[in-house]
Amino acid sequence: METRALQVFLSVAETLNFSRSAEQLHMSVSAVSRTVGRLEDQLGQPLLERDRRRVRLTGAGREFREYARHTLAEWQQLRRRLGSEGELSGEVSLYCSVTASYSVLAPLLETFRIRYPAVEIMLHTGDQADGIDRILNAQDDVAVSGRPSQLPSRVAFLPLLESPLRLWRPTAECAVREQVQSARSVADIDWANLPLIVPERGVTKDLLDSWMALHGVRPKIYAQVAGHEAIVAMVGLGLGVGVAPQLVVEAGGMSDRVAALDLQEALDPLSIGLCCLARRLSSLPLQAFWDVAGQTYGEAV
Amino acid sequence: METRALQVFLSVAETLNFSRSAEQLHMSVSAVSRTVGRLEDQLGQPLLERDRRRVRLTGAGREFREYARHTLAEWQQLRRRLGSEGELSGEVSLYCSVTASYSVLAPLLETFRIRYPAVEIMLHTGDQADGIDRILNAQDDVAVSGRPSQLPSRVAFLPLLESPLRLWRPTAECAVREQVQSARSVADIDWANLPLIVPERGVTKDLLDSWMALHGVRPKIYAQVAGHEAIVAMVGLGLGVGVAPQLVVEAGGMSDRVAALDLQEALDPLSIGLCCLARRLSSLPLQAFWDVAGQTYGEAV
DNA sequence: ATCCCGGGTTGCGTAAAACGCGAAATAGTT
DNA sequence: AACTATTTCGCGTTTTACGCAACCCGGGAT
Repeated sequence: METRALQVFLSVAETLNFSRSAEQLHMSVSAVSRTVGRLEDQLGQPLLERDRRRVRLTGAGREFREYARHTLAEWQQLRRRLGSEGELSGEVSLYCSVTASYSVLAPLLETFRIRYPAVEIMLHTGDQADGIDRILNAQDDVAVSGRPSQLPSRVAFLPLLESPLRLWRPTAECAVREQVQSARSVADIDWANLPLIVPERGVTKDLLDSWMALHGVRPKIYAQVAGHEAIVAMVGLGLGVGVAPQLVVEAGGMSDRVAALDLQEALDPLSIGLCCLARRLSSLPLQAFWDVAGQTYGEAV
Repeated sequence: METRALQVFLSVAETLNFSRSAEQLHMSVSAVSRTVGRLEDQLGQPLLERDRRRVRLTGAGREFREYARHTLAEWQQLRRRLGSEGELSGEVSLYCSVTASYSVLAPLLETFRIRYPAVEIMLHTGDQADGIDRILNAQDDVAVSGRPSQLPSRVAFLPLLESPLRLWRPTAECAVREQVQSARSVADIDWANLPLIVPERGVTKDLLDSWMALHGVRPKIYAQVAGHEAIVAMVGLGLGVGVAPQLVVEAGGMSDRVAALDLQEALDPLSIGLCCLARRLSSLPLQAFWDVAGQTYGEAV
């Protein structure tokens, strides 16, 4: 018998509805059904009475619910005890962009290091767009990433902050600047002749693509680049107009070499947060990191 | 976290020796090692301090041991409560030989039916030699079988009783009887000309084979037969000498048609008991059956 | 020194468990 | 009658656990 099954059962015992619990637990209805079925099998008694119309607890179900609550509470308690006892050990492998390591991660790591000095942190940086893949391939435990439009079901996402996604132009005097300086709307821009610098892939690319589709923009792509920082750098050099989250511009050393285009039609903001494989959250060091992140960024965003 | 892991940990915490625990738990050393490793991973702390020479509990290990004992005790308690509460439901599928269904199973089933009337019993009979296979293929939950010389690691065996394995001859007047009637030792018998009736396969065959090898017997096989009952029947008809557990002869209707050969060199007795897939013992109905069997046959044999 | 030996860990291939999807079954609803 | 809501079941796929065997590492014994 495992704690996960207890959680599932408790959820169903509360909602009395398999579908609703499935949603709430981020799993399929059939998985919920079978998890409960397995429990009933092991215990040799039905815990829930299903009659196609309503679900009710049986006597054994009520008794088991008490047991489950109790056991689960003790488990959580143990974890808290061991977790707060300080000497949490193990390692957490992180992946994020260079910018994120400064801006998002720095305050978080500061707190974490103090609270859990014995947990080793392994930090890998690279294109933010690779974050989700590295999580899925279990190359790293946690990644800082923009929230993809659709999250694979087995990764958990903890939103930390939002940053507006904007188009940026060079501030230095150059042809590109002239082309867009006075634009206030997509319609003011001659997209066919404007060199555009876009991300190769990733959430930012997706958001940009759908924005362009929405407003009928058929751009001339000057370059596809991996990494927001590189995009901003290229814009700063006057090579074209590029897309990047505001956070990256502010955090980098380029904020005086680029300026945002101030268009009516704003892009959807990027929701930036932590991702990890949901099942890995059962690891205490990882969960500690997750909690610290939540607290650092005010829990609810 | 699952109860199995708690059991494993408790065992290691007690023996302070992975190998010994592995044996005791019927699993491989590596499985034990990894189970403990997983726990440590989830809890973010080492529970056992291994230094190639001895194993000791860490502080967290001691604390966790308390938790594990406590949790496991409550789990057992819940199961007992639900189990003894009477209305245990489910089904148990049994496999055994015809003889075993009379002799071994009858008293056991009697008790079980009274105690757990809601559990359905499905009984299948056939050659006892197939028992282990049917368990391994999950065709049945429990089988009555002789204990094989080496038990597959994932099946559990509960010894119930022993029965001497003997050679049997016809009592009616016939050539075969003359050949062996006065034999008191293997050496007295002209094996090359004695028609021998042996099991096709299974534990009995193995025991017989090793016995014959040990005493240098090179028999003339008259027939290979599936099922002890059939062997006894053939012997009773005067077709030859056969091997079977005493229990089968006593329980069948042939006890006056056959007689045991009284040789100095006895065969190893057959240890008869229940087998099932170890993991299935987590099912409460099955465990109830297992317990009843143990009690019926005096727990320790 | 060198070679085994006891004892735990690790890589790899395989077997079992769990899952998600979609079909089926069955009431209640429009 | 068609439609919706809800649970279970069969099937193919993914994930997890296991056993085997190789390996690593200290401690004697030769």
